[in-house]
This record gives sequence, C-alpha cells and structure tokens, in this order.
Amino acid sequence: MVHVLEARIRAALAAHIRGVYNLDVAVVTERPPRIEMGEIATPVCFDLAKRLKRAPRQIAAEISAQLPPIEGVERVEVAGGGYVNLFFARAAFLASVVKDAEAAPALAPADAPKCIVEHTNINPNKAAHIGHLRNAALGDTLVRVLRRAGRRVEVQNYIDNTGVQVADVVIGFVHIAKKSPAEVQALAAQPKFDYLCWDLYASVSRFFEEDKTRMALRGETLQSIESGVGAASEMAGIVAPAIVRCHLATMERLGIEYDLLPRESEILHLKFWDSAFEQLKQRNAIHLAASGKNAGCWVMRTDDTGNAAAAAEGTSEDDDAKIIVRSNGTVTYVGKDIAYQLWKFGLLGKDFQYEKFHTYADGRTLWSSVSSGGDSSAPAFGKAAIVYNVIDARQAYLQNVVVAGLRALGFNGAADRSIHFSYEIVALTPRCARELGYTLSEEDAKKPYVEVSGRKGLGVKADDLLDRLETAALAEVAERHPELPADEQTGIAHAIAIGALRYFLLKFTRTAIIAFDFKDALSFEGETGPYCQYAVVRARNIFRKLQEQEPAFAMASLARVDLAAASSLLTGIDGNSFWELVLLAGSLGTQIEAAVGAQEPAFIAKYAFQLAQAFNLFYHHHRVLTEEDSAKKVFLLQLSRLVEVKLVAALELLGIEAPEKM
RNA sequence: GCGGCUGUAGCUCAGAUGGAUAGAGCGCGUGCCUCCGAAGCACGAGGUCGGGAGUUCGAAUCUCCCCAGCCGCACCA
Repeated sequence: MVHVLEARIRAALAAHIRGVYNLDVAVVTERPPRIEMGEIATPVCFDLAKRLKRAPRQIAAEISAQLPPIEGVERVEVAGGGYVNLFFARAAFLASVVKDAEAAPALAPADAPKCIVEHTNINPNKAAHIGHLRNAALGDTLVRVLRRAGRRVEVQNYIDNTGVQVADVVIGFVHIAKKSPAEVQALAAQPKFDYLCWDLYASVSRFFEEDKTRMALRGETLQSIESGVGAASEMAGIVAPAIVRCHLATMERLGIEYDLLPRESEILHLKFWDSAFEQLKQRNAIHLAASGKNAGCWVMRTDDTGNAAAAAEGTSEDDDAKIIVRSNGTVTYVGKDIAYQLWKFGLLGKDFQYEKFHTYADGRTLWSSVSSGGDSSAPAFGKAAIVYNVIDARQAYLQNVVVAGLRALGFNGAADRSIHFSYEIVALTPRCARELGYTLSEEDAKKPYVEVSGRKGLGVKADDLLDRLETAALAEVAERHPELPADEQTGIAHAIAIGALRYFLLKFTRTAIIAFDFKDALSFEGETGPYCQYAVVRARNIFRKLQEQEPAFAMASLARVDLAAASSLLTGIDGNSFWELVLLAGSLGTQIEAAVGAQEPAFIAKYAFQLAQAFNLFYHHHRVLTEEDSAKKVFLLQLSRLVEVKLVAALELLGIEAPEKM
C-alpha cells in the first residue's frame, strides 16, 4: 500500500515541478528518520536549488504551499534545510490496508510472459548438504516472490546425470564396493541411499589418490554413461534417479517443489549440442583454433568479463579463449549450457520429450525430460521471456561465457534477460568442521572458514541438520504443550525447524559468505524464523481467547474501519506507535518490489523480522482483550489481524509456515 | 598478472537506486511473568563505517590510489 501512495506522490511532485518550474527531474523519495516527520520525504529541492540558483528551503516552502492535493496525503511540510515531508491520512490508509489484506493476491494470467528459475541442480551422486540448501532456499524464495509479484514462473532443477561425479560413485560401487547392478538396485531401494553414496564418493577420492593410474577408469566410465551403453551406464541409470528422489524428498521437507527436471542425458541423446554447434559456427561465434595450446579445439573468444570478442582469424589470442569443443571432438560443460540456455528461451529449434516423474502432496506434477516415448499431455516447457539461473558466485565467469554465446549468436534480448542469480557459498567455521570430526590441515585451521567439500565428504548433510532442528524444536514443544498429541507436536516442531533453517539461510544478503555454525543455525531466539512465527502465534492466541471469552463477538466488524475512531486513536504518542505498526504492515508490497528489483530475498526476511518486532512491542504495551473502550478494542483487534495477515504472507514468501500454536 | 566479491559495535550481519542523529541480532550488565504465553519486553555499555585523497549543499554509499581477506581465470563440472 505504501508503494502505491509513494508512486502517486512521486508522479504528483514531478508533474508539479514540470508545470511550475518547467524542469524534468526524477523525484527521489525516502523515509524520514522519525515518524513525527511524516511518512515520505523528498530531497528534490536540493536538486532544484542548483538548477534554479535559489535556496532549497525557499523552494521547498513554495512547493509545499502550492502543491495540489494528493489523494491519501493529509498535509505537506518543509523540514531541515529543504526537505519536503508528506504526511499520510492515517485512518484512510489503515482502511485501505485492511481492505487490501482481505483480498487474495492476483495470480499471473496463463499467457503472461514466463520466467524460468533454475535452482538446486545437485549432482545426483550423494546426499544434499548445507550449501545446496542455500541454493534451493534462495531459488525457491525467488520463485515465491516473483509469483506474488504477479509473474508466471516455471521452476527447473537441472540434473547432471551423466557427469564426472556420477561416474565416480559408479566407480566406487564397481571397483571399491564390488557390487553388481542388482545389488546396487537393492541398496538404492533402502532408506538413506544418498548417505551411503556420500561416504562412497569420499572413498573414491582416496581410491584415486592411492593410485593415479586408476584415473583411467573415469574416462571409460564416463564414456559408457554418456553413450548410454555398457555396464557403467546401467549402474548410473540406477544410482542417479535414486539419488534424485532422495534430493526431492529432502527438498519436500523444506517445502520446495519443481515443475521440471531437465536431464543432461537428454541434452546429449537428443543432440541439443549439435543444433547449438551449427548456429555458433554459422554466426562465427566460435572458430577452430589452428595453432597454439588450444590447437584443434573450437573456441570462443571473450573479454575479461566474458563478453564475446570479435572472432577474427588469428592465433595468439586463441590461447586465452574459452574452449567449447575439445580437440577430441567432445563438448565441454559450457557448450552444453549454451544449448540449454538457448532451449530455455525457445531459440534452439529442438525440444525435449517429457514424462511424469512425481506428484506432490498439493497435486503439482513434477515432469522429467526423456528422449523418447514422452507423454503428449505434458505442458509447454521453456520458451521463457526471462531466465534466472541460481548458481553460486564462483561460476560467474562461466555464466558470462554462456551469455556471451547468446550475444554472439545475435540474441541480445535473451542475453540481457539471462540473469545469473549469484550468491556466495556456505562454509564451515573451523570449530564446526572439528565438531563434525574432521581434522584440519594447519592451513585450514588458520582460515576464517573452511569450504564444504562433497569430494572430501566434508559438510553438514541437509537431512542431518533438519533432524537436529526437529529434535531440538520437539523438546521445546513437548515442554510447552505436553497436552498435545504426539503427531501434532511433531508437526509444530517441523514447522519451527523449517522456519529456523530457511530464515537462517535467507537473512544474509546474497553476497555474504555464510560461515556455518550449529549454535547460530539451531537458535530459536532473536533474529530467527521462530521469533517471527511466535509473533503470529501471539496474534492468533488473542483471537482464540476472544472466541472463548466472547463467542458472540462479531468478527465481521474487523473488516470495517471506523474512520473517526481510527483517526483519533492514530494521534498522539500512542497513536504514533500504532501508526508505525500500520505503516509497516502496509509496506509488504514495497518490500516485494524492492526484493524483485534488487533480486534480494533477504529484504523479505528483514521485513518479516521488523514486523514481528513491532508487533511484539505493541503486544507488550497494549492489552487487547481487557480493553474497556469497545471502539479501541476493535481497533486493537484490527491491528492484530492486519499484522497476522501480513506476517503470514511474508513468511509464506520465505517458505515458512506459521503454526497455530508453538 | 587479469577479473570479481568483501572490509560497518567484542562476534555475526543490515544499511538497493548518495540525504536529516549509522541500525539489528548474539554476547555482556541491570530490570520485567497474579497479566491476550517470557521462543518475549525495557534500559545500559559498546563505532577513526579498512586507510587516504577527490566529486557534492550533503558520502558507509560515487571516483581514484593504497592496505587486508576471499573467489574465479582447466581440453573438470
């Protein structure tokens, strides 16, 4: 609601300035430092002062006196050295926020431009760890925020089922564990198969270190898997899908769902690369290096930031170019990624076939790519207007190369709308690594944090962390609500655990490296998900008690704001504190806009915490149910309801459920 | 070497597009449950915003130069 009014104010000021001073200026608005100074301020007169060669305060006085009335704005004041401060009509604002809170958010029409968000993308060869959780939590929250902002979103989780990491685990099963495909099939049907592979994968690293000649196995294994023929391919065909199901189950615990699993095997078998290769050659986006260290490779020249450089004939610069096709004729990961990115925009000229892979509890169908015999009822995937790739910051260079590839093909629009949704990694504090039983090298022990490594088996497994959180939460719930049946207790504990985990992963901005520590991640106090959830529970307790004490209370009366009563209650010292709460509750839309604009889910997390904090303050200062003045009681109930609705909505965007009790 | 990110309170981090007195959580200290639940609230201590120069009416924010740390720059993904 605030963002609507703010936009209106900006437009009105810009129009007024254009009319009176004949100047076109971009009007910047901001929040004044204190609530007594109004809700919106603009420093635009400092700008005007320069161009009109007059004192800013004088201009501000002129504007505030002459500005025509703006709907929703009660008065305008001059402040400081030349600020124009605007004051909202408080009661009317409350009424509109209350009305807005009852309306369901608008969904995107079926023909709206589509956004694709690709996230999670865990190699299907081991259990998911804390680093993967950050990717998935960020990606899923981006999806929720975009949908709430009225966008149509398709969620993809790319499965590299033919890569080195899967090959390594296959080597582990064949050469270390000495298992037959049938035996692996049986193991894959057991619970925690991903844990078994986690350990096996770490042992494969040691297996290679012991005898470097064993590396030859990797080439053979990879070739079998890529071609789809042979024993290794058969084994990979068992391992990868089984691990994918483990990952899906882990993510489902966190409330994360996908629409499509595009698999690398189909990109290979349906020869997506061949189509991309033809386009790249035709447009001279890549060329065959004739000499130098990359002789015999197809390379793409890029500048330092990954922009495609002119692909003129030459030799020396080829050494710095990015190899797309190796001298043995096989395509690199980046090449395949260019093909995949083209497909996402509908620019490849080829499509996958699809089959149903999984049905979620809410009825959503998860599809997987297949190379033949697809289901003709599959929806139309791909052909997006905007593509968000949720990938960690270390891969920025490669993402730039992919975009450079699109640009070199002349797809500048698609290149501009290819967004690397970048984020920093989750690392472990040295203390945490030791706690997990790892002995650190001297070098690592000195560092502020240690990188998680699936290859070394160093990391906090997602399901382990969730289990610990659920256990800790259950202990709290059992103590507070011994009367509740066990299944209800575990349900609440689950919600709290997810709240703590997702909030922990989302409260940091994307550029912050998270140094993981169990102490912080397991906390339910302070700036945490459970703190926000608890504020909702408090609000709900008020209404539960109200129903018990006054069953006849007309809940419908909460939907109608008495303007006269609200106006008087929103005045004065107490009025200001009420007003701050109303204003914050009416700012969710502003926060969503900011989160989409800056591509920063942490904005929503910060907002949820601030709103919870403001409500806790309100809760502490005002006793709602014992309020004698009936008009004031209705008002206090309206504020409580407003906060409940907005906080639940904010938490929903973070993928956090607010329980009825906790 | 080239490119990117980071440096704000004891610790972990917010301060998007320059704006009024730089904030939060944790930790520490002191208080607050006969009360809609204390997973809470209040108060307090704690800052050369890495350093320096510049642009500006105004800089934590923009520019340049240093310093420190991290990450990229594979015929791996």
